Amino acid sequence: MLQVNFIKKNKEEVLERLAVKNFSQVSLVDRIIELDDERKKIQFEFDETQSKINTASKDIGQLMAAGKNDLAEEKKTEVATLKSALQPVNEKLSAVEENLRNELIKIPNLPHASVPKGKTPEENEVVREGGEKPLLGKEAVPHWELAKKYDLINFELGNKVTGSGFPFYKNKGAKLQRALIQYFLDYNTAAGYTEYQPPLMVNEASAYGTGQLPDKEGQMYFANADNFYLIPTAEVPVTNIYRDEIVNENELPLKMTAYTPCFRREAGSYGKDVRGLNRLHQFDKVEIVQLVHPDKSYEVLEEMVSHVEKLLQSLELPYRILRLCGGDMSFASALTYDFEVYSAAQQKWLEVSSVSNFESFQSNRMKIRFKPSLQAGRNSEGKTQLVHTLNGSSLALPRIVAALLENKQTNREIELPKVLHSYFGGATIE
RNA sequence: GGAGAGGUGCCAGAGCGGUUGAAUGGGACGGUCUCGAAAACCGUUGUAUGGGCAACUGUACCGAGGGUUCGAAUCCCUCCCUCUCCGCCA
Repeated sequence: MLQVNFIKKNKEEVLERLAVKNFSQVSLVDRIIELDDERKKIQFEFDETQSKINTASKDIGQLMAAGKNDLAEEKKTEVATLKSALQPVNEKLSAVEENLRNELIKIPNLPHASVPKGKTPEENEVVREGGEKPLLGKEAVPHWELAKKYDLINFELGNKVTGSGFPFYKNKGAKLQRALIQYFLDYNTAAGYTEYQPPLMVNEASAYGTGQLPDKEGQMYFANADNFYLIPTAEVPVTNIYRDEIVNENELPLKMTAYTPCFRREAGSYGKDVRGLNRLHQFDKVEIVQLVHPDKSYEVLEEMVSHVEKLLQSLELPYRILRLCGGDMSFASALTYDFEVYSAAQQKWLEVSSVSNFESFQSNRMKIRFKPSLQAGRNSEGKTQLVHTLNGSSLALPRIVAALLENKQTNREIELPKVLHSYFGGATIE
């Protein structure tokens, strides 16, 4: 959520930048400014009256202590009048505050200056490519066939026990999952990320904090009896660790990593894109999250990109990095890099990571702030301010598995990248 | 799940209807002392949102939301959470 004061002071800039996200609702922005002005006016009125009531109430106490009951009674009727006058003001204030919030929440985050204009994924900007696309023979097959051939994943069994999009991993397929998770977590903790194993369900406030609510409830599974949402990504519980907290500046950056299954309803996704591991309702992912000083967030974003890039390189997969255009970015993001790996048998690029800087968009919702340390001086003037939040996948497993199987297949086996041998307890799947 | 107790500031812990944004202790920070440190002593230690150039000042906040009252951290209701005992259980 953007800050009202920022919108008011920078209305033209806000509108220009929102246009990059193809969001041009001048009237909404105007309405927000109006509502805030109104809010101030009403609050002033409310405070004034309340102040009078407070003083009068104290007087009553003193009058009664002094035994001047008749004067006290007089004051009481005075207060009663003030209170009845206050009642409608109070109602108006709550209504305006709620309206303001509801409108403010409709404004997406402002894209960073480097975000290209564009509406469709085709207009994303390829930043760079790395790795080598393998040369596969004609007999090469897509991963769902390899999964069957080597008895690694059973999709039909998942259909029976739960539903489509909930596969069973089996044998070396299951072990490969375990190896990848372990490797990713080790890689992240070696880079200074603190490992967490968070709850897989969150309450409403948490889902709201990272921006899943109020708009995207349709994407999450919901446990009705307890009002809990199954997490669509570890970003939700992990970022919310610091919701409503004020940390010391010298504790920043806060770096966290977590492995979790992720649950996504993916309502309305059908067709060839959902074959095999390409799109699931439950999948495993290792996530990285950072809470940082606002001055550092873009530096940190690049650092996270390079962190994920090296991880992909170590897996010996062909990849490319995209800078998402305004139209393809998420609501909450200011700048997003997507990572895709090339899955050679399907001849498709598959998204395996998305690394974003949310600036203060999430932290403003979650009220994650820091108190500048005194020595730091800077221009902060010691004022508590919002941190910037960033997160990224490192990495989402299914599509990595798809690409590993497809790209590393030979007639008789799958050759695993060196870095996994010790985790997997072997070099091949045969 | 049943019975009881409780949720107060960074932490511990008083307060249980009025002038309490909140005693006291600890921690943290700043200072005095010291070659330096420890100890001791002195001081500082909220968040949000208004007004004011500023000094300063209004309002709200003692788990969350309602209610009673001229007035609530203090009384009542609902919810959430924690602890103890019982039951159940990986």
